[in-house]
Amino acid sequence: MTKNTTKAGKRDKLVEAAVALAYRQGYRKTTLADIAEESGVPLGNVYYYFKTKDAIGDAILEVRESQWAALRDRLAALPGPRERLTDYVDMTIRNASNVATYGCPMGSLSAELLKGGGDLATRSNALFAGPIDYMAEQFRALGHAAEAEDLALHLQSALQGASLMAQSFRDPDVLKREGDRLKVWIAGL
Amino acid sequence: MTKNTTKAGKRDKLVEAAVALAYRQGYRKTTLADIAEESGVPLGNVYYYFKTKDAIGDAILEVRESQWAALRDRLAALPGPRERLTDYVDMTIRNASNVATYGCPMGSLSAELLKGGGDLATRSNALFAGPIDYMAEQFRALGHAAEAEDLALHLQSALQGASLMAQSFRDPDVLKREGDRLKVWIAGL
DNA sequence: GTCTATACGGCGATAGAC
DNA sequence: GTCTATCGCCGTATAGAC
Repeated sequence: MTKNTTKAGKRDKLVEAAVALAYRQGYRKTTLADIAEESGVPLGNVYYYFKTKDAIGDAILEVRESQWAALRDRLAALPGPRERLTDYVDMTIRNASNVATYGCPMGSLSAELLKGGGDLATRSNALFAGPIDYMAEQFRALGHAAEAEDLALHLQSALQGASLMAQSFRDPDVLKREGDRLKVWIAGL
Repeated sequence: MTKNTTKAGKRDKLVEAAVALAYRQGYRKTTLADIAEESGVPLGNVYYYFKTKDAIGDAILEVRESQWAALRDRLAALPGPRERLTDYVDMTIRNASNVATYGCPMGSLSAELLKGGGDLATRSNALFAGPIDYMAEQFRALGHAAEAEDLALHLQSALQGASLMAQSFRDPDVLKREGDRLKVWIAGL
């Protein structure tokens, strides 16, 4: 148990550094030396925890997925589906400043991995699949069973587009405006 | 003149290859050797036309901008603003198959360069500025002067989000559905 | 202007002492 | 489990003959 805790401690530091650096400068640009330095772990020791760089990419995806799981649990505590949908939008708006600088944590990672090809590209669609499935559930609860999947896709799509525009123009307000539009849309459904 | 034509011939081949490769596999992943091979130009000779790799990135941006200029001229030939807006959406839909595989030619490039940092990141927002300005003009002509910029941003944003979703799920139909939604929206304005 | 050969640095990955 | 040293490759860029 002590051994596992220690091991998880260093591994976690590495993953945390990898997530942060990949978000700020991109996965491909981030070197193992960067990750080692940021996490205070000697370069050679990284390979005890991860056999390849792609294994770190996998761990990054896991973190992003677990972050969604945590958010989903928080949304579940809200009174109804409309509140959950609205809060999902609000969460993105609250993060607008980061998004305008580095892009959407899910979207920018997904876009990069998709271009990279390989196993990580294939796995990356799980990032959107989770939220979309959950949002479709909420639309169903709102009585839009037939078009629930479409509505959920539209919501995620709109947030991604707005995030890219906000990043491109380096203007958080762009994301806020599109977010407000989405909240009006949700309120009217 | 002959000299210029010859020079432009090889330069054009290099740029064409660079645009295609950067679209298919990403700018960063594309090496000068890749570009040299694809265009049939020896590696060492590339540096006669481009001092650095970033200079090629610049040329790629120029190509994308000139492609927008060509599209804008074609849209100008249409009878009215509503037709221009609708056709812009249709153009993306027509390219759905490529978008689902490689992403939006503008969006995926923009996203990658934005993460890369440096001069190319700064320059990349020109990709969206052109279309958005033009679309805002069309919305103004439709009598939405006050919110024209907002509407144009929304249109571009929606297309970008839909493109990313289509790429992520490798499904052109996703883009078609969101495109249809946008066309209905335009028709109702 | 063109092309071959190569320098130079950086990155992923490994060896092996401790 | 940890860490230093280093290998081997690849990518950008340059030298210099033609």
